[in-house]
Amino acid sequence: MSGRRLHVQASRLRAQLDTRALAVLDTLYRFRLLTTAQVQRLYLVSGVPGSRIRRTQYLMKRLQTLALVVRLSRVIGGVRAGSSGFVYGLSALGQAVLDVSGPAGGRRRRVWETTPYFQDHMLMVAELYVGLREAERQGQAMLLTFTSEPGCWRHFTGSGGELVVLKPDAYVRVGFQAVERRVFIEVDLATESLPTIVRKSARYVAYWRSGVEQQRAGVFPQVVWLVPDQHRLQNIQRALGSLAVEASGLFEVALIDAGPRLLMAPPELEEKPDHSSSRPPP
DNA sequence: ACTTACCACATGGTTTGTAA
DNA sequence: TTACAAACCATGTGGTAAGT
Repeated sequence: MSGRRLHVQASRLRAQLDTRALAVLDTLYRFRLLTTAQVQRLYLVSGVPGSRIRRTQYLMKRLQTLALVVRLSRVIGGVRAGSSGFVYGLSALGQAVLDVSGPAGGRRRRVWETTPYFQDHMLMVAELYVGLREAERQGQAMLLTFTSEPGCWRHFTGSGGELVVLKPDAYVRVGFQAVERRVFIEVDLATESLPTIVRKSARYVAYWRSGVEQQRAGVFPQVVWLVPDQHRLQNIQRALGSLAVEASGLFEVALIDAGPRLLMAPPELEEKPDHSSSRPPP
């Protein structure tokens, strides 16, 4: 399909979508993949409980019929019992619809033909976002920013003068009454080796030492590793122990299920050593 | 066009039953 | 006791129908 034609079709489609449908597409753009259940938890929270999911299915089916989303694999007979729902990604047309109103930005993304691991990882990042939105709905904290890849990437110059790219899974700002928490998120599914974890973490330390983020944003975010189970949590904590002592306070490791609760809870004010404003000696 | 209710279907893990 | 099979269960989805 040629660009011009696509654009015309996208404009026409956009006109007949309501704000909720557009929001779904936009969120799909940000996270690349979403499950039906996640869409429901984000955008169909009112009404009779039993019918919410049904309405979500109706909505997603409509978007699929319009070729705005693509439906990926479905695992039936899931982990314990029952099925997992469908997983949706944005189609090229869906992306074009977002482009209509301006810079949806980056290059086209392809969500299908991806490995199960990447799918799981993307869905976990999305899951964290959904969890944070739900926590926000009930709690006092506000989710000010949730930037996923690649928007949350950071570029800086390493000690050898080389260009380094830091690739967190997400950058999160949570607002409380007077204070604000900023966090880089690393979602870990226990698929990477501990040396890889350490290497990634060292890159955060290098970025911290560069002072770029502090200059840009005033503070350096905490780096939170979210892991699937207790065993992995201990392993990563131990691995992080090998990093420079003064950098250890940068990191926190937590269970991924506890992620939203942790991030939306007001920070205790006494706190550990403050890395945010101070630059370490060269 | 959208919402809601109801029921059947698909399917793998879990449990229970049975034979070796 | 072990090994395998049948029955059961959980869960999201789809169709349909009726209501708004």
